[in-house]
Amino acid sequence: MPSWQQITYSDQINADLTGSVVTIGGWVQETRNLGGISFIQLRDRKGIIQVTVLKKKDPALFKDITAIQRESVIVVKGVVKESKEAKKGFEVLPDEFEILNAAESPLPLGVIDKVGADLDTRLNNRFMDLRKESVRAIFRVRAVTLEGIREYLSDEGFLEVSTPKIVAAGAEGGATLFPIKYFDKSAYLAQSPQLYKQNLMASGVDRVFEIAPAYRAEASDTVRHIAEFTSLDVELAFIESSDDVMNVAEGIVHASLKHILKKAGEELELLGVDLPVPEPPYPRVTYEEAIDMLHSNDMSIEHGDDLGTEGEKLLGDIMLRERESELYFITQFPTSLKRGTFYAKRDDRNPELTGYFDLDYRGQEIVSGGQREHRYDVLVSQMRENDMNLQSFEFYLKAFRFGMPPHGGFGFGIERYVQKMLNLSNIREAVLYPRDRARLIP
RNA sequence: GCCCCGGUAGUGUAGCGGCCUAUCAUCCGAGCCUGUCGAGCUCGGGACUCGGGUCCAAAUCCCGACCGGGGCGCCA
Repeated sequence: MPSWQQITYSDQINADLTGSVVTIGGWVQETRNLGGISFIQLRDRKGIIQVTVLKKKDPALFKDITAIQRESVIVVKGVVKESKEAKKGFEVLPDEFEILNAAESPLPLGVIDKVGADLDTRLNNRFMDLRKESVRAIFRVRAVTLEGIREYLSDEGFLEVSTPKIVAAGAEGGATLFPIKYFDKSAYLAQSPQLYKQNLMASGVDRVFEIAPAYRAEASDTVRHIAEFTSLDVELAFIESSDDVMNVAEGIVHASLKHILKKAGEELELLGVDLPVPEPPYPRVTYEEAIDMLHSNDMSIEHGDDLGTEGEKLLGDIMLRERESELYFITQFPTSLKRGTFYAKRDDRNPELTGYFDLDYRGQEIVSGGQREHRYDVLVSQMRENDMNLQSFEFYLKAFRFGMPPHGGFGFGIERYVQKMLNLSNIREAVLYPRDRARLIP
């Protein structure tokens, strides 16, 4: 058998290769044995190529090759032949083949079976699930999304950084932390790079972003929560208001959607997704306006209430119907709802309001952020409001005493973004190996 | 953390006190078939999550455990 370098991908087989000998390799997706002739659909990374075997040509080879269990990995050496019956227009007539790794039977999950499989079954057998083109397409879209985001932020002068995922203290109240043993100390998995990216604002690197896992030990068992997710965190300094922060969030979404359309058109088609790319600026409704809109749509909600999941979803419907927008900001969240977010800057003229915003995509929050409080004294007093132990945040606070510019930023949930973009019913579809309250394997 | 719902062949399901020796599809095996591509035809194979209980009788009702699904709260 030839070396791997000589293996031809299914999509490289064309008229130029007609009559020549090629070696193809992949997974036996299906064998159709008609008695005297048999068709094997061999799947590789690029697609399917048909291997056609004639019994009378080589009875022994016919017997052996048609007996291969589906999903086994084989290499086949044979002659390319044009064929109007084959789907690709070409097929390979084998001279020899080798089973590199036979698949057991039954399969834990059918790759092309005409019956569905529960997400749980699929995730338990993710490697097999990923043999489906449509499942792999999700992760290609995800990769292209990140590529678009990196390209945009890099062009905008943001430096990609990495901050520790093993930390001594948590950033945000509310979200729970995973405790871990760290040599002879106790530590946590980082729920957010918040404190570090703010710290970096005092470093002279005034625009940073990070794409990294974030860990939340929330007992949230929903289709949009996982314990380990990919967070895009952005922070920028010398801003005048939260508007400057929103502009970046908006720019990321717009640029990445355009990038996906350009680079992942086939994947979108395969997934049956028609992806609109709304032009900025995206509508910005204040929290107060949002409450009024919900109120006039017969939802019982009062000013000061959290929008809640119901309110978020309903607002998504309203925004689509009335403003034809699936992406929109909810701005100026009241301080009462952001009190735990001790680092949020409040309006100096009206301390009951913050500049904090959410960016919602089809009724779901995917981004949350705003301008931070950069004045040491104010920050300390807001931390005291939250009964925080200032000593344990000294590394964070210190930076605010030695030249901290005004700044702001946000956290952007990558999987939620991909989920909404592709209309995936569960966020776990957008994670190769999801971690949630119950799932630790695989 | 709270509230609902569910666990039947490898996979996905029907059945929800006796007609169950459990349905259908897919899948697997044997056979026929030289152009299949949701191949077709014949024959065969394979399952009631576990532990208690109720009852003459339990896949079916009750309790518990384990596993899963959905929603809320919270959040990205």
